[in-house]
Amino acid sequence: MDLSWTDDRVERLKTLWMEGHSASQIAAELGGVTRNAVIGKVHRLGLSGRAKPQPQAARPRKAREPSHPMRPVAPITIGNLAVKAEPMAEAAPEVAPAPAPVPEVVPFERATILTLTEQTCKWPIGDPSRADFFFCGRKSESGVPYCTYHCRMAYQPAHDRRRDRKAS
DNA sequence: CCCTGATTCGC
DNA sequence: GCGAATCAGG
Repeated sequence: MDLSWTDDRVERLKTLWMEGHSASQIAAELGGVTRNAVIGKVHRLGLSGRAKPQPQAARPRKAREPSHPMRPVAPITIGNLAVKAEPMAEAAPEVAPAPAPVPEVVPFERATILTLTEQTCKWPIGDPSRADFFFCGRKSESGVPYCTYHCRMAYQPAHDRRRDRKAS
């Protein structure tokens, strides 16, 4: 296989680069080259200045106000899915309060700070310091900061977890 | 420590 | 022309 800079590969490089993919992403995509190779080529091609993600119009909304009522633990996530968390042992009181219309699994919408609105769930997913951070983004009641699923997590009675004594 | 792109320079 | 090594930054 020809892993040199054939016209074809150069074309893909140009395209991907202009689309805003990172050098390492492109390198992985093309295969057989390192990100350094990609960057080097990019420069030699003279297309160093890439497409900026947009000057970006003003944020749709202030989108910031979360600050959870009580810092919950990070939700369990698998790829793009939210997996229903364990129903929390048997803290269950008498009355069965849970019609629990929450689906077992619902895809995130991967909202960014720019796409959050009054009606999107602002539950943070991932490490905010990382580029792949995003917000849940599922539909929420207007004015309610989280989707149904995350509301349950956010407004839980702070885990009254008393560690059970060692099982005899 | 993870990642980014930019630059250098021997090949 | 190529790209590893390095640099500078987030």
